[in-house]
Amino acid sequence: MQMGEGVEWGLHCCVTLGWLKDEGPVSIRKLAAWFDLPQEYLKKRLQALTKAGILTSTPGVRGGFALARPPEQITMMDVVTALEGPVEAFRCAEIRQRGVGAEGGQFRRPCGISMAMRRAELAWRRELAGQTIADLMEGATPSGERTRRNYARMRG
Amino acid sequence: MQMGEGVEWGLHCCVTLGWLKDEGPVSIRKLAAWFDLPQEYLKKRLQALTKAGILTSTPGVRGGFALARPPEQITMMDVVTALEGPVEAFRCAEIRQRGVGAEGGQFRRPCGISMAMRRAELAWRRELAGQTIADLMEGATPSGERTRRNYARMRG
DNA sequence: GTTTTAGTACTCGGATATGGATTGTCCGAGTCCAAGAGG
DNA sequence: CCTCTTGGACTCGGACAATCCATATCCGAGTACTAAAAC
Repeated sequence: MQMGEGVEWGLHCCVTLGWLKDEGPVSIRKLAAWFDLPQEYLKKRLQALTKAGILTSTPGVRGGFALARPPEQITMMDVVTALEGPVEAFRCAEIRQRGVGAEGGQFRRPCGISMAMRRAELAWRRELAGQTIADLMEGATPSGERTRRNYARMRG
Repeated sequence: MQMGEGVEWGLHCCVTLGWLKDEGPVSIRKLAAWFDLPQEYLKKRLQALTKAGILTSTPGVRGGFALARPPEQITMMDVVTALEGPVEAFRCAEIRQRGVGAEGGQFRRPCGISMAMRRAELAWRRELAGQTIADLMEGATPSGERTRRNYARMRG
């Protein structure tokens, strides 16, 4: 059970785009150079965020990606769901209803294992849904100042 | 981010073994038939539980698997950790410290994204650590009665 | 000087390979039981 | 009848393939700017 690394990339990109929201769209080339990431694959992940309505993409020579909503309205849960899919980590296959063990009538209550897993995952989701990109921007050091300064130095 | 199906198998097997703890070791063949699972691969997963000290395995013709501890002392977290590895779902690669964005001094505070992820995962783990195999046995219907009855009918 | 227009360089978007982890399969070492021979 | 021996069948354990998904890569469609040419 491991999360794709694209999640870390996406979150960092969202925070950075939050700081650079007045600079217009940021091209994938600059974002990749910003974090020293594989440009093509990062693009693919940001496309997923665009499809989910978290980012907007503008084509053309001055194009790039930008936040589609104010940072306060983007939760970490949104980003994770967009990048990892809406599938729950634990998928209950109801194996208890198969084989010899299931003989002798159906099961009435829902599977306790599934319920416990769901509870745990809900707690996880609740935590992530409580943190917005704006929260991440606030807690970060150094602040957006340096980000904007470094970005202004980027040429090409 | 998806959990291996072995987790569901392992948990159900632990619950069943809890009910059958007076019947002696249960062979992998019976367990596989019980849930209609691929025998060989289930064995491989239960071996992981054995290595983690959750199950005991006895070789020989009357051998099989059994719980190594009372069900009250085995948490769902134990089983998940044994089967999925101790690795956290979110692995922070500290990409903020690489590339152009990192120029101009080091970062003082730990990464806020990593901290938030860790908090969420902690909440998840806490939920799972609070549920034991005994809890699962208690909440299940039908109870261990039918399990023992069906198991007694198993021959070969 | 102003306007038009063709060119060009850069962007995102989706279709296409690759690698490593999860899943599945196989054979060998060990153990216990059962049956048979001997006392 | 009891004991010892020998054989066999069944168990777990770990090494060996196959399949699937995350990762990485590539080429095509579209846009805006540039610059030159015509007016």
